Amino acid sequence: MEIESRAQAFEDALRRVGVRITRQRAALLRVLADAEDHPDATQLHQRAMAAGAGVSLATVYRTLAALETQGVIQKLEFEGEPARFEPADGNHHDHMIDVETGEVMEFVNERIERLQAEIAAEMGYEIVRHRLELYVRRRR
Amino acid sequence: MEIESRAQAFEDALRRVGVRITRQRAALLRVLADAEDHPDATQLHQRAMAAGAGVSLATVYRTLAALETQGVIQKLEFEGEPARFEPADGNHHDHMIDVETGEVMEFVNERIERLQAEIAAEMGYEIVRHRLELYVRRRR
DNA sequence: ATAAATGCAAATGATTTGCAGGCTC
DNA sequence: GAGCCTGCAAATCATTTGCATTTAT
Repeated sequence: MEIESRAQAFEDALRRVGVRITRQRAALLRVLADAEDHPDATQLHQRAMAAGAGVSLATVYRTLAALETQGVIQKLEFEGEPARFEPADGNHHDHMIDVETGEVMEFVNERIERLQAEIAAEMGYEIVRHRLELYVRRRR
Repeated sequence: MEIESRAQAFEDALRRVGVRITRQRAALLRVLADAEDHPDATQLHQRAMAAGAGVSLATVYRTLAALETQGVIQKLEFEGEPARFEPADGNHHDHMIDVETGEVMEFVNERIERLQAEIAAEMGYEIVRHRLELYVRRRR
């Protein structure tokens, strides 16, 4: 009741705000809940299709937009590639991208978070959201 | 000999690596050198045109690509907008974007820079480049 | 002279949208 | 049953590219 419940939780969250759960949306939610990586719209489409669900790419995009609005998923826009998506598991984190392999890793650093807030405050602003990406290479 | 020399410095840097300075490139370099903000390709095109230089948008893009390759300018890809460009003045900095006005501000924080390097190192990587953007709102 | 740069228009790639018919609540 | 959803194809938007022509060096 781990993986299973994640897709379920997504459905519940959506139903709560009046979003209809169609066959294609249910399929996408399952694919998203199962994703260990950070897939883009096309990959999600392919996975849903591979899972036997008939979905159009247009619907994938429309559903992803709705899910993001509802805060169920997070859209990631890395440099020079199509947008990727990840389930929003509540706890914020930043990303590290291996420029050689394309692998995406997650990390959190409280000190950096704090420093960011301080910098903004010093200039008279408050942070709405931020984006921190480290493009890295494995050390020899 | 301040503003004037910046565009000049750009030209010299390009000539040095064998890039030809055409009428349209000279115009773009001038527009870039004078930019106080962070304009996108279309804006740069308009400014060059307004300055009396006939340039096609295609050439603007091609020139910007060349300038970026030569390290003369820096390309900025903020969320959901066309890429912007800024002259590369050597010293690295990050960006803060006022989500209300769209204004872009620059800042540097040594501690954050250091922390980033540490995080990468801890995971066995070295930073190739990074991107830190604070989307902020003015405090009341 | 010659290789590089330009302009135009057509191509690309990701994402969005209008509309007619379907399906969930 | 009513209205949100879907699929499809066409439209958008930013950016890139092929090709014939110009131009800097």
